[in-house]
Amino acid sequence: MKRTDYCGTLTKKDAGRIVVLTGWVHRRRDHGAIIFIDLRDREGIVQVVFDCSDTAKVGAPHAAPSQFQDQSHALRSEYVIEVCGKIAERPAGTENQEIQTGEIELRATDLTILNRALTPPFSIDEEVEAAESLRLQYRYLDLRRPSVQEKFILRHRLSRSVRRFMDENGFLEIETPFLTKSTPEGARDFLVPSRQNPGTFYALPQSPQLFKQILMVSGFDRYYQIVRCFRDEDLRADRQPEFTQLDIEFSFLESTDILALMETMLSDLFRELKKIDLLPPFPRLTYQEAMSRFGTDKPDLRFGLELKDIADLAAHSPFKVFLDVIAKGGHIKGINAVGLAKSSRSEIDALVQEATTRGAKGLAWLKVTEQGVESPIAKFFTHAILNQIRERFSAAPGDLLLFVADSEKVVYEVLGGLRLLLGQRLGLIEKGQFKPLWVIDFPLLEYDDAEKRYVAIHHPFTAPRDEDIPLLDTEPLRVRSKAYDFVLNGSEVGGGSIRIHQSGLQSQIFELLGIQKEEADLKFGFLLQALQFGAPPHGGIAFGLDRLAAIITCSESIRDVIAFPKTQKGICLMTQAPAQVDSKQLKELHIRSAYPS
RNA sequence: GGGACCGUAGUUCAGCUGGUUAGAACGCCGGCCUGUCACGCCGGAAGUCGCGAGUUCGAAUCUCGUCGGUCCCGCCA
Repeated sequence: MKRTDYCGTLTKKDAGRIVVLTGWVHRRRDHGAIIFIDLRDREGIVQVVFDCSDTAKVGAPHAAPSQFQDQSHALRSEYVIEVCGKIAERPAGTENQEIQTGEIELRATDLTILNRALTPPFSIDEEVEAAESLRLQYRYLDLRRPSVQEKFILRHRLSRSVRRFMDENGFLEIETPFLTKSTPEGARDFLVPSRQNPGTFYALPQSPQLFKQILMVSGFDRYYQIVRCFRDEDLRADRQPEFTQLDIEFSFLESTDILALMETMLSDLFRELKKIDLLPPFPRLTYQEAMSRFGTDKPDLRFGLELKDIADLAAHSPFKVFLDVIAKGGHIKGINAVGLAKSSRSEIDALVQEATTRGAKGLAWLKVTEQGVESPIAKFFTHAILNQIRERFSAAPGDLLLFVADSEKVVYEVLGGLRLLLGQRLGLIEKGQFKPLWVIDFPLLEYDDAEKRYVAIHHPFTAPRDEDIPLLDTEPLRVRSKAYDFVLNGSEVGGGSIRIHQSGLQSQIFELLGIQKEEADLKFGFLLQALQFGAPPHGGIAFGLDRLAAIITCSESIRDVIAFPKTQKGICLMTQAPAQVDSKQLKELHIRSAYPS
């Protein structure tokens, strides 16, 4: 016998058919002479009825009635079974509206137990109740849960749609090596010792960055790949040591072209997968604007609470804290915590605490009430100025204004963080909402105080904007790049840039980054050389597919859309990787562990 | 490297101002039950209170350390 149908696909139309189903025992309801089993497979659940008196009449082909009864009685959760029987409409009044197949049931005439199962450590149920560590240890059981499978099915459809879109737009899927070379800059590499070349190491790619640029030099014109990337850094809810990128590179296009093409792809995806219209063009914010309005380069546009500058108003007060900051060229900005004027002193203290842990020296507050304002700093301001402050925040009675005066960096960090916190706390984030945007015109470089040198904000192959190239020699920090980030619901989901395709400019950037010519030649001489052999103007983008899948499936963590994720310590709770290896293996690799064992 | 939270039957949790034999629900095991669908009813088993040390006459409860999990900062071009 062979399976004829998936459980979840059966409907009234199948009534009368003799079918063979296979699956897992989801739940059993044993009434003695009649036993109900909910049988589950990937497509859903169907009720199977073992009516033992009925079987006695019909006569089971392979099992004597008593054996049939014994067998069905012995069924337990998660047993794997094969049942044969006739699909029938349920008796009037016993239909179950809750499930897809609730109008019919399988009247079993034959049962084979394909495998028994231990009692699972947690129930294979819709509601998440087991601790995540237990779910990860028994990931195969967790992955049986319909709500979990749904996420992976959606992720599959996401990849499939992406592949179709890329294909339709002339992109070629080309694989690049996993065993490659460690390059300076960027994240810590995972290293792989070479057995054949003692003392040398491959590195797992942080991204196929250099290879995809080389493929452009090769003339493939449009490349893409859904590819695993590896970064040996600490984990977060949205960061795993291995993750999947949709990696894209193209020749002879400007950034506006790729942004438009990607908008089409993304809006197609959301229409297909979520039946949601994300209409292009998406908002485009310059880095400067994103920072000054939201205090971050990845703003969550699902709610307002924008930052407002009050330095001009603060300048009219004798409040020394504000005046000092202004004198030092710092910023004074605020945010309207809508409706929080009713906050108690301790609730406000908690906000102050939040601000100071983010680096602020203090947090000034001002309650707007029916009577006027209430604030420790109100005495420093005239009525007229207070009114202007209220107007600037469109503050109504009942609102609480919060101010930070500090360096630009601190002000953005603190208020950007508070804005997110308040957005969540005030319930301003509506579920099922998707707010995409592009952030453009990133600075090319920033200064690393610790290393005392410039570092690339995006990566060292990012092209500066043409009109800013002269500033490379005079004011490098003012140079803007041709980089762009795709941000969705406050999460950095994609990023890319137009690359440098002239070796001269590339060398100049390396020099600025403090990478010596010898080092550059050693580490990525192959790229510099390739750029001299007719490299076309090119650029690209990469999307974090796990992050995109997590957002689309409304998941808290990318672990929910990765079949076998690792814990925050980088451990796989199912396999217990990483683990010690045989000393013989180490010897072959010319490796000795410095870790005391 | 740092901060915060969590760890008690198989599971989810209660118990925590120190004091009889550590409880509940679900699950599990046995029995009864012909229309249930989170079936119901009766009965039963089930615990190194993460681990170690300390304080105490006495620790699940207090203290310190440690292990594990989660969130965050640093880190992640």
